[in-house]
Amino acid sequence: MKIYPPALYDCPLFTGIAGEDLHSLLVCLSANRNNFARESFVFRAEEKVESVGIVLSGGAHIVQEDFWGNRTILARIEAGGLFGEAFACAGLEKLPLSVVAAEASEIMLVNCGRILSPCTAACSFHALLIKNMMRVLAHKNILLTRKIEHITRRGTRAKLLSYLSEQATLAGCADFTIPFSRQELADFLALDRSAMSSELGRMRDEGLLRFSRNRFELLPGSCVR
Amino acid sequence: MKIYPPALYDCPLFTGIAGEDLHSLLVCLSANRNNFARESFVFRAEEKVESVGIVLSGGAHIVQEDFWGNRTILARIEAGGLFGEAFACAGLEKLPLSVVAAEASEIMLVNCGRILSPCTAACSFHALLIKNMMRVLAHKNILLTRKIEHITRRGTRAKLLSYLSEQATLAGCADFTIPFSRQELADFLALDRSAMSSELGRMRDEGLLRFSRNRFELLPGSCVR
DNA sequence: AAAAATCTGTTGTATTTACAACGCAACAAT
DNA sequence: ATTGTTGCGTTGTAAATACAACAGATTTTT
Repeated sequence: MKIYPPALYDCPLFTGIAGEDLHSLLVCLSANRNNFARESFVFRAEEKVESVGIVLSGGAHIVQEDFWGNRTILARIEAGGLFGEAFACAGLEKLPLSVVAAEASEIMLVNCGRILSPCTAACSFHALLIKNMMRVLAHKNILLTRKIEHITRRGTRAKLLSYLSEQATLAGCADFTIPFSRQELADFLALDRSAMSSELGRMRDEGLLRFSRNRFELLPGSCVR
Repeated sequence: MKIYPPALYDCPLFTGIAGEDLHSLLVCLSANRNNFARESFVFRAEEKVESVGIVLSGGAHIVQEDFWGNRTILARIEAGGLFGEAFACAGLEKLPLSVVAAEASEIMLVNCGRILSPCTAACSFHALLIKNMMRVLAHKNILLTRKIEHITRRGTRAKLLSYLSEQATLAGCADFTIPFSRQELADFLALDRSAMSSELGRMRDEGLLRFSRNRFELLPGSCVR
């Protein structure tokens, strides 16, 4: 029996499925392991995608090409990461982007139809797998929605307050720690870092909030908008 | 046997499931129909949600309350519309928003656990239902991701080109029709309508594109960026 | 057909934001 | 202690955007 890299066990698609069971599940799904050379295509735009990919080692780039042929790297998927799940599950006929091995990589491809259509009752983990897939999609959905809520606000301050308000609510407390550096927060909210920094300074001066590093505190006066 | 409103058959959760079959499926899921008075809560923030909702008649508002108690209506769900699917499928412990009946409405609630855990082989449409749910989540995922791609671009022109490039690619053609009015497009891209309009005018003057109303044409010169 | 309402493009001005440059503090390596 | 490095805040200026107001076109209503 093959040993899988630890990254695979961390893949959210397989939570709740332990060592030996995972192996038989993967056999049942007839998942296959493939090696990709650096820069080679895992999925090519315009193809139909029927599988989800899981990076076992190396890394993959999600690459988009616009109408004029300009390429953009939208994301990098690390070992243990999942990709293509939305396109495979949506049953899209034409992939609007490509996936390229960022370096020599081993990637597992699992046919999505096999995940969704329960096989014979033989493999008892199938229902769990479906739930996991659903959870992955739903969770990503929530994250994307939240990001959109912040990012659609007009103006630096509104975006910041939208984000900080959410963090305070999640923490259940007026002071809380955020998981971003300034640059990362600026990128997340689609803002200029220095403009964001000075806006934060202004808000501090106006008594709306306090902060140092990643620790923020929203003050009572901040509720005016 | 009850007759369901036509809206229910249009619900993407039930595509491929016709009249009589849908009824037995709903019985199998022990879906229940509830009447809600205007302004009454369907789901309340902080609760755990275990069901997805389908609006049979009337309408529902997705309402968010920020840290200071300011309410925002994020969306309105019309008859036939689905809500709560992401939260229910993700198994979230605490709903970060509320759903309120916008007017007197009839709403069907379906327990999500029942959807995900196949019952006895008795109801053959269960697998299809699961696929549909997956498709709904995956499709929304794709829409949200695309929106984020446009909206994170910095500057009016970059947002417009990102959006228009995608539309051209989808149409497979340099000229195409968009499904938005100017105001709607501005809202979608988080821009000011008039600023967007003048940017479009500037781009036209520079020979990047042509347009009239909802019909656009990207010109060869537009590939510089 | 006339009137009203809506959508769109245009312009000028006020405001906001991006950009570039720099200083300072915290931290790591030497 | 010294030297880099990195992250953060600040400032001034240039550029982009929001806002308001209006005019022409188009569509809907009467």
